[in-house]
Order: sequence, then structure tokens, then C-alpha cells
Amino acid sequence: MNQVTLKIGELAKLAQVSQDTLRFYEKHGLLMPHLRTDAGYRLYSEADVQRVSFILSAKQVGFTLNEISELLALEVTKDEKSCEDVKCFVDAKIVTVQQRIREMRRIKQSLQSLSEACCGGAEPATHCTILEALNAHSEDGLQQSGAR
Amino acid sequence: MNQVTLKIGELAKLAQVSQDTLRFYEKHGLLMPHLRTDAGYRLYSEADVQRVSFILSAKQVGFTLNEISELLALEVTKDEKSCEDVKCFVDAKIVTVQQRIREMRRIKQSLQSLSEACCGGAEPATHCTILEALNAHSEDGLQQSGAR
DNA sequence: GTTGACTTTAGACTTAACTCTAAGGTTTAT
DNA sequence: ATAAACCTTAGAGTTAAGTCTAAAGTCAAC
Repeated sequence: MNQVTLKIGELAKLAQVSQDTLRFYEKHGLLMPHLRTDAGYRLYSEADVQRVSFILSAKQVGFTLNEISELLALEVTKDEKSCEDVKCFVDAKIVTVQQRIREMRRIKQSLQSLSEACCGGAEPATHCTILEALNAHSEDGLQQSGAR
Repeated sequence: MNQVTLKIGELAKLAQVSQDTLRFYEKHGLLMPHLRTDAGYRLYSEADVQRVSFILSAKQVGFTLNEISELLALEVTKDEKSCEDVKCFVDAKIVTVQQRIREMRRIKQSLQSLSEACCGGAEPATHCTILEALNAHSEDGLQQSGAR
């Protein structure tokens, strides 16, 4: 096994986060370096690198660190119990991720409308905002019911 | 024109946020009720409702309030200047949205692998974590990206 | 014409997620 | 063998995004 080991500064640079952030993730149980030198220096492995990468991606798309740590803690083993638990939790997350993807698409669409409204066409386009663009593309917002 | 006007409590209920949150958005320039009663009560219009809806969607998919307020401030008019500016800004945002959508898909994929590893197949699946699932589905990790 | 459910403001407090500081120990290059 | 460039900890400070409190004004109803 070629054991990649990085010191905190090296991982920080690779992942483009601060050393403080890495220590902060450790303190909150998201990222434990799997070794320490005799002097107490943290040593990170390849798996740790992937973990950081995952944390950052997940954060970028709107998961909180708490949610991320739940995701990272997920582990399917053939124990019936954990199997059921994991499936439950994960299936719920899939739904929320799907919803977010939909929201993102809506937003992307309206950004595109906005961009096109601009230098795209010979259209009049005297005036266009993102809300108008969004509106033009879909007609759902909050569900409105009896608000008098 | 049927002028829908909602008082703060009504909008809060409709949008499922607190009244404090609505006032907070106002203080930060994201949401100005377009009328006030003589007594100073805020009155929100249909457009304001859409605005809240947009703010919440955008927030959910990882935009900060600052970014959202930039998006909301965008306005294409046939003034050459604004046209260029808007296109620039928006096109950059489209790229980041596209990236986030990709991240989301990756995460969704691995959540699905995780769910399936569980009760899905006759596979061995003695053990599976989200990182392994993620790994199985794609082989890119950190590297570039950026914007901070 | 007062009660109760609404609204207003200003300002203090909270939480998440960092970010910085101080005071020191370790490693490496010269 | 010492300076520069790393690393350690504990704890304080910051920023974003709310959330809560207090003291007071307003509105509908009984």
C-alpha cells in the first residue's frame, strides 16, 4: 500500500481550506486524521482527502455540517437493523436532493432567460429581471390557499 | 388589478418563515413591502410573495443572502452598459449553478448506491459507506474549482 | 371602551461555521 | 545550533442569518 500521508498544511493547500477549518472539522467529528506523529502532528491519508472533498462538495450544495456528518456516519452492514435505518434516512435525503436539483434547474433557467433577454435577441427586452424570467418559465411558487 | 395585500403575519405563515425573518430581509434590502398602512403596518403584494419564494429557493440551494440580493438586483434594460454587466455576472452564475447541479447529481447517485447496497440486491454488501459509494461512481476528487 | 390578537421599533442574544491570537513545541536548512 | 517554517493547544473573536425581548401603538370584537 502506498500510504499517502499529508501534514495539515499540505492537506489544507490541496483542499483549498485553512488549517483551522480542518481542525474545526476534526473537533466536530467530521474528519479524523488517522495517525499522529510522536510529536502530535496530524497525518492524513488518501481516505481523509476524499472525506474533505466530500464535505466541501456537500457543503457547497447546501448541506449543513451536521447533515454531512450524518451522511458520513451512514454505513450499511448486513445487520438488519442498520440496513433498515440507513435505507430510511437515505431515501429521505434522496428526495430532498432531488428537490434541490429541481430548484437549481429553475434558477438556471431563469438566469439563462435573463442572459438571453440581454444580448441574445432582437426582442424588445426593454426590461427584464430575474423574477420576471423565473415567472416566464414556470408558474409555481408558494402554494397559495385561503389568505384573505 | 386585484391587489393582493398581506400583512406580515399572513406572509410569514404563507411562506413558512418567521416575521422576524421577513423584517430581517427588509433590513438587508432583499424584500421591501411596497406599502405601509397609515399606522406603519407593512403590506406585501403578490410580487413580494414571489420575491420571498425566490429568496427561499435560492437559499436552499446554497446561495448566500448577499448573492441572492445581487441576483435580485439584476435588471436588464436596453442600456448598453447594464446589458453587458448583467450578461457577465449572470453567465458566471450559470456556470456555478451548473457545477452545483453536477455535485448534487453525484451525491444523489451515491445516496442511491447506498440505498441499493442495502436491501436492493443479492449482492454481498457486507459493508458500504457513502464515500465508497461515491467512489464507485466517479473517479474525481479535489483539484481545481475555486471561487472563494 | 376594554380585551386580545395583531403590529411597530431598537437592541440584545443565539447558532453555525469559521478565523484569529497567543504561547509554545518540532523539523529542516544553513 | 539557530533561524525559519512548520506544527500543537486553548480560547477569544467574527460573520451570516436569524431569533428573542421589551415597550409600545393599532385594530376587531364583544
